[in-house]
Amino acid sequence: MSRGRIDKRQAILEAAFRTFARDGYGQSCVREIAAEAGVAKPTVYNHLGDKETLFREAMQAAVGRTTADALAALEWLREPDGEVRDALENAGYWLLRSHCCADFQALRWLLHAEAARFPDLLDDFQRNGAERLHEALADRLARLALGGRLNIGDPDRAGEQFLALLTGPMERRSRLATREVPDTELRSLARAATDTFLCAYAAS
Amino acid sequence: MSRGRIDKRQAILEAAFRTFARDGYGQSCVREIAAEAGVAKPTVYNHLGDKETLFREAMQAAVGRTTADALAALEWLREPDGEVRDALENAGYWLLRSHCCADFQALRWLLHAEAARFPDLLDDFQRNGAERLHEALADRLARLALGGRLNIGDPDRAGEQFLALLTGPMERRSRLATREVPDTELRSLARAATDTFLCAYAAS
DNA sequence: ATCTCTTTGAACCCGGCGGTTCAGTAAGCG
DNA sequence: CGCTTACTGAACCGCCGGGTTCAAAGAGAT
Repeated sequence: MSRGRIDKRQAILEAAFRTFARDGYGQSCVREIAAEAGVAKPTVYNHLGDKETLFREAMQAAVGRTTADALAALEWLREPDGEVRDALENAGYWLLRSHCCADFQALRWLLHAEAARFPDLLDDFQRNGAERLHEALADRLARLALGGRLNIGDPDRAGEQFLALLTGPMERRSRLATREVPDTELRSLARAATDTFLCAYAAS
Repeated sequence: MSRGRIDKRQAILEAAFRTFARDGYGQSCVREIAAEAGVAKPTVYNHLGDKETLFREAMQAAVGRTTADALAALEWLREPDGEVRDALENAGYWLLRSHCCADFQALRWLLHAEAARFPDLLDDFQRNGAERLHEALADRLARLALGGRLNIGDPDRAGEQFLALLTGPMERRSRLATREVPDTELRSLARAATDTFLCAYAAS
């Protein structure tokens, strides 16, 4: 307990992310974050010291949380027993779900909005989030191609296009995270993306 | 000239968009906008009355400017004489260029960042920008399908996927508008998107 | 030249927020 | 019981930015 009780710190970070996600960085005042955490304002400064580092800490925690979800969706592509089509569709569906959840949407929004003020956070997200997902997806697709279940020349490009076919139409439906996309729509989006993807990359 | 000289108003709006695009809404102070426009601060308030309406006016002008560019790219799909592949690739390339230009990137960034404070602006952009592009693209594709040059069941879905295949990979390359994407890369992105699109929708 | 309307610059008010200080309190611990 | 450490609440400072006011200075038209 070098710097106060550890649970208070945790509560502050969670409250901070909630508040930032709701109001944005500029519109969130530390008073409110402290209130949301059920804590006095000096306690916040005692633990985190600064509004900037408070933001950084809260965001980095969120990056770790959300990337795990996205990577987990790729497990559907690990040595599927049945049809490749089903595996792709399921993976696509869960990828869409992970991209739809409130935390992920808020994270993307904040990173994008504050990219000028916090370029390092954006870098961190690209490297430890987006790029790791692309790599893992390319790996899975390469395995499937090697096993003769897909016909892929460039796994990186194929993965990129699969993600694009999934998330592009979804962002149109969600209207930049303004609208909640119902589950049945997510399913049909995953199906449409899989259909087109397989037209291009099905095993010959 | 009900409210002062008309050219001053124009200069103020242009300076406003430049400043907002550079620093964001919250970080732009009216002092700076006035200075950028070569005008005194009360003049700004005399013409636009408010920082909010200043923002609204500047943004709506930008929406009109940029959507025209995107729609112009679709002219490549109007009754192509040569190969459909070439028409698609050219249209894709120019669509990417229009999505890459500084104004469009800034517009998207500002809309996304301030969506909570200005939901009406986002609505306007969706209706008069994004949706009109989707409709026009679907129309072009339907024509090509009717002429037997493509094999498309649902033109709306096909257009959506074409745009996704274009912009998805590009946004990865541009790292949320942080990096300038070179022209040759845009070309190869358009080619890759066209290839995959044609695998799914080439005339049988 | 005169009248009117716009513009200017500078000062000013006001509210909000980041960050600090401080006296007091609760809690764990010997 | 006393010591230490964490926490609280409230007041406080300084700064900045939106918006206004006002007297003085152009600039156009007749």
